[in-house]
Amino acid sequence: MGKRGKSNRFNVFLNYKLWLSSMSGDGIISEDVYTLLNGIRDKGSLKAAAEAAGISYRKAWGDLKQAESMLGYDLTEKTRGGKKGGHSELTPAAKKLLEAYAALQEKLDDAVEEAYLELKKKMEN
Amino acid sequence: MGKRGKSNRFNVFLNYKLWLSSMSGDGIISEDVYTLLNGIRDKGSLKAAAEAAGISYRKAWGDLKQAESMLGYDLTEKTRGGKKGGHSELTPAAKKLLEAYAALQEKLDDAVEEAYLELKKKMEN
DNA sequence: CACCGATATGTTTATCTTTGCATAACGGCA
DNA sequence: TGCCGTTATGCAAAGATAAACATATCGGTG
Repeated sequence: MGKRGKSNRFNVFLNYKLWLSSMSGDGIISEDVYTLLNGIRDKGSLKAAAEAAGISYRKAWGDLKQAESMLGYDLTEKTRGGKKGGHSELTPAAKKLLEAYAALQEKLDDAVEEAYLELKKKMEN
Repeated sequence: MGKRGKSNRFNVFLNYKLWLSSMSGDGIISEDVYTLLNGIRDKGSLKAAAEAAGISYRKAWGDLKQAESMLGYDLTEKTRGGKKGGHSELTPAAKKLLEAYAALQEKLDDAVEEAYLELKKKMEN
C-alpha cells in the first residue's frame, strides 16, 4: 500500500456565514432571520418559529423587527388575540426574499464546496 | 425620464465570513488569523501584527496558538530576546496556507458578488 | 366576562468574548 | 549585569450578546 497519502491530511472544514447589512453596516439580517421566516411559514407563529430555531422569543422578535425596519417594509403580518392567541404569517415580500435567498445559498454552497476542495488539494501536496 | 426604476430599491449589502474548523466544530481559524499571518509576514512580529489588526496581543497570541494546535503543525517560528527583543516569522506551511487562502477568497468574493447581483435583481422587480 | 395563548416590549441576569494587567523568560547590547 | 522589547501565559475586569423574567395587550371562546 505504499507510504504516501495519509501523511499530511488537511483535516479541517470550511464554513461560511452570510448576512445582509445596510450600507452603514449596522442593520443586519442574519441567517437566523431566514430560519425564523421559514419557521413562521411552516408553523404560523413567531413563538413556535423561535422555539424551533432554538433561540429566545425575545431575540427572535427583536431580530425580525430590526430586519423589517432595515428593509423598510414588513416581512410578516401579525395578529394578537383570537382563538389561537394570535399568529404570524409571511408577506409576499418575505416569500420572495426566502425564494431568492434559497437560490443564493445553493449557489454559494456549491462555490464554497468547490473552493474547499481546491484549498484542500493545495494544502495536501 | 419615466416613472419606473428608483421605486423599490434593495439597498442592502451581502456580507460573508469564512473560517476553518475541526470536524468537532470547536477549533477555529478565523479571518483574524489570516490577517495576523499577513501582518507577521509584513512586520516580523506578532505584537506589531496584532496592533495592525486592531486586536489585543493576548487574543492574537491565543488565536494563533489555537490555530496551530488545530492544524497540528506550526504556522510561525518565534524567538524571544535578542537585539530587537524577539521576532516571529512564517513557516513554509503558513506561506502555503496564505497563498491558498488568498486564491480561495478571491474566488468566493466573485461568487458572492455574482450571487448578490442576482438577489438584488430578483428583489427589485 | 374571565381565560387562553400569542404578540409586544422593558428590565434584569447570565453567558461568552475580548481586553487589560501582571509577571516571567529570553537573549543581545551597552 | 542591568536594560529593552518581544514572546508567553495566568487571571481579573470590562463589554457585548443572548436568555430569562415580568407585564401588558389583544380578541376569540366557553
